[in-house]
Amino acid sequence: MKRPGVRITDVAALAGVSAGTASKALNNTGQLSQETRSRVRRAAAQLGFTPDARGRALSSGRTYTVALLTTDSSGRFSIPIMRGVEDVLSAGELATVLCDTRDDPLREQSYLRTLVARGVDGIVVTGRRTEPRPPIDVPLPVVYALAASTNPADASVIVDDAAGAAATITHLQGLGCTRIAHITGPAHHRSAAERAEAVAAALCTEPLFGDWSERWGRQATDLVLREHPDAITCGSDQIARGVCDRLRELGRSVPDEIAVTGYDNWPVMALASRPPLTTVDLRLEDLGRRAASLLLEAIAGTPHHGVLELPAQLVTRESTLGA
Amino acid sequence: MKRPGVRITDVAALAGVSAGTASKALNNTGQLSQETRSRVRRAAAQLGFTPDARGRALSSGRTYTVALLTTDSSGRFSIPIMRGVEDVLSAGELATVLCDTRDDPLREQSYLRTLVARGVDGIVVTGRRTEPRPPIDVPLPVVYALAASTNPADASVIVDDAAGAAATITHLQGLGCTRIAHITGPAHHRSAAERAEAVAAALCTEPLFGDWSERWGRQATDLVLREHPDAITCGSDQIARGVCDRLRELGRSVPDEIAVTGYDNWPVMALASRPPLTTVDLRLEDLGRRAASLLLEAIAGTPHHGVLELPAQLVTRESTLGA
DNA sequence: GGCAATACCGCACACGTTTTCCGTGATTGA
DNA sequence: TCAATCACGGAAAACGTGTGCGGTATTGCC
Repeated sequence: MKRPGVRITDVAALAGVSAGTASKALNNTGQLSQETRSRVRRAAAQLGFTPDARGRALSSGRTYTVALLTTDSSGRFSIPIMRGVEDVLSAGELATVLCDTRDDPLREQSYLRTLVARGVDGIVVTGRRTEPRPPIDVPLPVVYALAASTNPADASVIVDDAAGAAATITHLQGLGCTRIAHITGPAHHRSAAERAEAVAAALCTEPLFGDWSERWGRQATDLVLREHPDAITCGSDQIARGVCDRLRELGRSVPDEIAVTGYDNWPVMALASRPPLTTVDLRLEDLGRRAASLLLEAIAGTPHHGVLELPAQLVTRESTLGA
Repeated sequence: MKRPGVRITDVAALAGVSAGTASKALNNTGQLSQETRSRVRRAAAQLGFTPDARGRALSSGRTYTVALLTTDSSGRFSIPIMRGVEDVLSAGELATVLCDTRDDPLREQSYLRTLVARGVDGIVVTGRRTEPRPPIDVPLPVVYALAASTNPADASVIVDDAAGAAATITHLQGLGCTRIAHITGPAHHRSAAERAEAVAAALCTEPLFGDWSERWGRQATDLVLREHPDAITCGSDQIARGVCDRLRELGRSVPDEIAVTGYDNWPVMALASRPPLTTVDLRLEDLGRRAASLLLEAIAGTPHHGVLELPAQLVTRESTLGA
């Protein structure tokens, strides 16, 4: 794939037309005869012509690039989202650049400056946590994913955490469980609070708040066992894995004696757990796809407003269903 | 931060010079009086001027963008590498775009086309595995990270896996261990084979090949215990975690009876393990930094050739040291 | 005071594409 | 048959910046 720098003028010359005409033929614009269009197309294909993005960007204003601005340095959430975003955008011949702010406001500002200077067509903003975040101030289309903007006029796409948590409860109750405990992360984390609220609303039970670790899952297990539960729903897969480990150590069978559910469907946790976890998949790729679609529409001139809640999906495995 | 589209002509007008002169002043080129330079700089600062990357790219040929091409969809390896790359490049005002090929050759080709069309200044190629990979065919500076190019004339930066594995052995021997077993992943994985070879060279012992899972770690533990080892080195943190779990189930104390080491220093495994794992950190950020430096030099016109092996670092934790 | 050298800056073009405007030839309707 | 309309394609400007070359003013030197 040598790049002899074939320009649109070369294509035009081969097709026997002017550069402007060649451009119109390749972009389906202007009024040209069908015969001319296909002749130019053939010439372009023959020469292996790929339009230079620099010239195109300068001329058309559009740069066919969108940025994914994330604070999630681990990539745990931003990678699946990015994959969804790319799915939609690459179909439209757009490129995606990933900018990791590492939770540093200065770095974020710096990124925004260069993104605007580069003339990206739009930005998807996402984060590690689900708490609403202050909007970014750029004269560009923006869509917030996972963490909504605090400005309700902005477009945001988030996961319906309450429904996800409720789904685990419904699932467990359908299995005949009646005494269901809830162990989750810090109360001041929105994701923990929202899931716990949904659980409490269904069960009238008191959630146990802690942190997101396996260790906390193990500790909390000892606490909730006093209530003789027949199921434990957890705010994350890490906690659930800790719960399973502790229950096994105590000789309590999962799911026969006690069913366990996680949250997030993080493969390294949910699948490595013994037994594998019934959990809630956040559908992050869907989230990314939806965010990208909204962004495309905003770029096209019809922006959306408000937050859109996408459903999560219950994934059942052996921690509630037996082997 | 409104963007009233301040162009270099605006800066030039405010400073009372021509656009060309303003450009030279801001880029430290041409011959200008110090007074003029600072006057232009003041004007630029006052107007909040940021040069438009599109025009700059078209004019200078350079786009001040490099791409990180990865096959590692999980982000487990590519994210730390990207962080290191960004560290170096953002200092030079370069942007990094992440392209995830998802191990699909077609997608890789498609990415390469658009990258060349966009005129990126260079490419860092990385992967999920350490096996050498076929080089990409682009008329651009390229550096391979983690997985070397099969073409020795290309520039590659990789981790010295053999030395990393040897370091665990030295560490264990220093602790007085003499009967050391080795459990690792598939023999046809270069990372497993290379580490196993280093271990075998030091111990004259037979490694156990399997897969990278915790389950295999648990299974293999039962096998190696017949040899009454006083230490087990593992080819990955996941395997090591499985080993620890199994040993605890069997009532064997780690590290008092048997010391255990992992490999990779993957936080969710190495820290969540009971006890936390002594392991080998791949220094992926260093890898990224080094790759970026080499790329910058190649872009500047002095390309390097051959593979550069960077040392890994032993991280000691309780799985070998006691509490 | 005149000449040459030097420092300094402006002019104009280049980069590759898109896009607006306009001209030409053909077609249709009266 | 003439005029009005339409389809088609070309010429040139525009996007914003970088840069080579030449011109001017200033300085230095004799």
